[in-house]
Amino acid sequence: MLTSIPVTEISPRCSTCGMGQLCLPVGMSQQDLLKMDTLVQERVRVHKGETLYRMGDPLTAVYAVRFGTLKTHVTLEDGRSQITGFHLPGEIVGLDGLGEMQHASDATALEDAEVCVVRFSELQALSGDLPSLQTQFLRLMSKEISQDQVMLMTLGSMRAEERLAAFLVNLSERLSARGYSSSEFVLRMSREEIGSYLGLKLETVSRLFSRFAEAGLIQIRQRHVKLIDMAGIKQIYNRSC
Amino acid sequence: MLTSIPVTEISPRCSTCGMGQLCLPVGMSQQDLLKMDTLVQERVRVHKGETLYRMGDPLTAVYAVRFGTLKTHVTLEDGRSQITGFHLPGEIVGLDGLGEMQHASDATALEDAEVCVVRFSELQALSGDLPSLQTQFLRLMSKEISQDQVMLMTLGSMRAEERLAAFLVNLSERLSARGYSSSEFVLRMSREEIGSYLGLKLETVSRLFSRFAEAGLIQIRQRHVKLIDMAGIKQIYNRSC
DNA sequence: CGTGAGATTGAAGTCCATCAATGGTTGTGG
DNA sequence: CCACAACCATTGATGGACTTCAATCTCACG
Repeated sequence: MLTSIPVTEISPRCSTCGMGQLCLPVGMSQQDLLKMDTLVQERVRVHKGETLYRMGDPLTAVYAVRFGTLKTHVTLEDGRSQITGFHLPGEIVGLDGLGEMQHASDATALEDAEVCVVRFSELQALSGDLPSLQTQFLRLMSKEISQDQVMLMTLGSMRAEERLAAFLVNLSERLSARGYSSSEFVLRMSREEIGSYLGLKLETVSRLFSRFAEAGLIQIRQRHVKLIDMAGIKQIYNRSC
Repeated sequence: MLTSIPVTEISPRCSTCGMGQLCLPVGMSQQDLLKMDTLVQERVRVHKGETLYRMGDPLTAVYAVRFGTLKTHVTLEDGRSQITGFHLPGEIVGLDGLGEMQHASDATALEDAEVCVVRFSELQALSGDLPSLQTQFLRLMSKEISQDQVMLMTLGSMRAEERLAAFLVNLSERLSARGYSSSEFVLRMSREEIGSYLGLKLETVSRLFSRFAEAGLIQIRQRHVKLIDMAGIKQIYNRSC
């Protein structure tokens, strides 16, 4: 089950959180940052494979990933499902549900994770005397829209190898922004999950990884990846064929 | 060129605009609605084929479609481009650029159109003492995210005929909400544009239209469509194959 | 150490793209 | 107002990219 962890005096707060430069507080003054400390009064532990929320659940909060990795996915009646995003620490999930105040996707942990619960009521209240929070929240929503549109481009007009190359580079950059190595990392998702995200079958993903490795672009052993020739990888989707 | 039309005393305003129940003012009290009248101080006429904004342009406003149809599209360096949305009256375009305050896509008119210019500075100012505007704006952004995610699902896991059927139904519903016939309408976009949006080639779109017509699901002559068997069309993408 | 989920690799098949030729509609300028 | 051009749409034939089906293989975990 999901474990709830109350935030106490001694817990880390927004003002002291290492994710600050990636999360809601981006660009806030020290003064504003201190006001943020009342925003999150609860955190939730989500173990690998557990679900944070499901499509249709009433939305009372959005969630900032504190550590771990989540996936968001939508499912059709006939069982087909599509992963709409992988979410790293500092990213917000649940934004797609604010319109109807009920979640428009499922969110599941790919590894043990912890999220900060950002109650929508608190968010609204605090936004009143913290315009920078308002602005920052809009900015995050807007970024989500433009990222989804890049993904639409990827699914709509790129070939399989271009999609996978773009995926690797995107992941690399996001990990790098979080202080991890940009050239060597562990995939938290299966071939099937990568395939679902990229609109491909798991066998195709596997074959492409093998081909990339053969071409000397990457090394891959199970879920451990090393990017060898970053320029070469980028060329796959940059070449003006 | 784009024609700017100042909003004067006698111009239609938000409080009297027929699009009210679809646009920013949704669900506002009469009192709030009157405050909205200061929000839009300019409208812009965009003729068929003209561009409202381009990717990279600094963003100073978002735009509410008043009449006509727009498309938004993103382009890669190599020239490939993807249509990310078709926008009908009452819908807001430009939301994807708020994150960086510069536009993340191009917006082009498919037919002569007019948009209300919603300056971001005005929006922020007015949001201060009009919380319902704030809420409504968040709601619209959130809907855009969840719509994009439905589109990701469509591109990532549906077959060609399912995509086209879903497209027709979606368009039908949106036209219906605007007071037009849900069963008979004119496509404002070419086969190629439909194909770009759905991740298909124009020949595929054309063939599918012909097949749908042969199956008695629709009638189609150039851009004039009549949906004959709505249940049958929905079955194409609902059947639990 | 054994088991089972996940990953790899091969062979065959399908769906959609590409290439190509023709037909239809719209709009423009003589 | 007509003729022509330009654009858009249709349809057929062929090919290729990715999927599907299937048989191992690998490794993480009890």
